[in-house]
Amino acid sequence: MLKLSKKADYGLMAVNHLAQHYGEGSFCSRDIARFYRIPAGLLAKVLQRLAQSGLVESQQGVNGGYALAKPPERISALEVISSIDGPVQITSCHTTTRGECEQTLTCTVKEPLLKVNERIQNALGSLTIAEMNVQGNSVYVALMEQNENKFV
Amino acid sequence: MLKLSKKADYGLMAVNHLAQHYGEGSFCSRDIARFYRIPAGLLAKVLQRLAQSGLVESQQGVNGGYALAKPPERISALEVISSIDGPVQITSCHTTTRGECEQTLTCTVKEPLLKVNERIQNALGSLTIAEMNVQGNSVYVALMEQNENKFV
DNA sequence: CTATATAGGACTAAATTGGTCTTAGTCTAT
DNA sequence: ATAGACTAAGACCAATTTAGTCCTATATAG
Repeated sequence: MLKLSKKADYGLMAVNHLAQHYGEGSFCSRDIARFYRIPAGLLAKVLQRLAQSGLVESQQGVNGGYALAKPPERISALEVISSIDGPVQITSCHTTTRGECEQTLTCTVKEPLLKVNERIQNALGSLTIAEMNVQGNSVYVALMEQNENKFV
Repeated sequence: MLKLSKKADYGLMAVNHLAQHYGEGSFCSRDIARFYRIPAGLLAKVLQRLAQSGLVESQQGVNGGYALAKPPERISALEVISSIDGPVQITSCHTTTRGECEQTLTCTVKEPLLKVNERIQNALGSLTIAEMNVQGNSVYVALMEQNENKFV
């Protein structure tokens, strides 16, 4: 239905958060989850994936947590999404030659949809986390005020 | 996972097919399904939806079937997809004020993602069925030859 | 050594999707 | 007028995917 998974949503929120505090050390998964009211165990999983794909760096142990592995300007929404949900593909059939679906031979929509897919990847790939923060910032500021900066 | 549903895929294939035979009368759901090896009952459903939203016109009774309601140049992939799957929204949270998800207040990604969504809608909205046929035509021609024009 | 953190896999529950079936209604040709 | 070919629509089930939990292991600062 052309929808992002919640994991991807959560991942973007977490990365956004880390971006807002880029250079301020690491933040633990549990706190971030509490702050955004995300199920803690789930966010933990999400952050682990982001760590695996090298977008964030993890530090274990006391006072450990996660931090962005590179500046927010150099991380795209596409990177975050695809490292959590796998590659962005609006069609289930692969580009590779081995056909998987019943319609491999008869599918007249595959080629045109691949072009659409490229455009979508482009839209997501050209949106940096830094840009997301500019746009979503008002929400975050309000949030911090509401929490009286208890967090961090 | 940002994927089109099979229903949407099937719908696009069917509409594509009708576009290739635009002006040649109506084609019944069952034949189209057989041609593309799509489950017949399912395609019937899909075509019914397309009829409801006015993209195709249905004719009941013997020799009935479906035909495009307007020329292929004036139907976009977005129209087909959204009339089958509902509106294209990469985020599950609505634009409307009534909050549905837990993060309504704390969601920092909503606004930026809405912009991405617009771009996606644009990519799909600017792709006409006529254009899809140009691109996917080779597949179709091969298909027809293979079937020795038994169909139609 | 202990408390706090990530790593990662197994597992369950909930939701969505894909697909079938049934009944009803419509139209055409004979 | 009626049989047969077709759409309309909804109930229903099965399969897959997604969301979320839980448990165990490992790392690390103090």
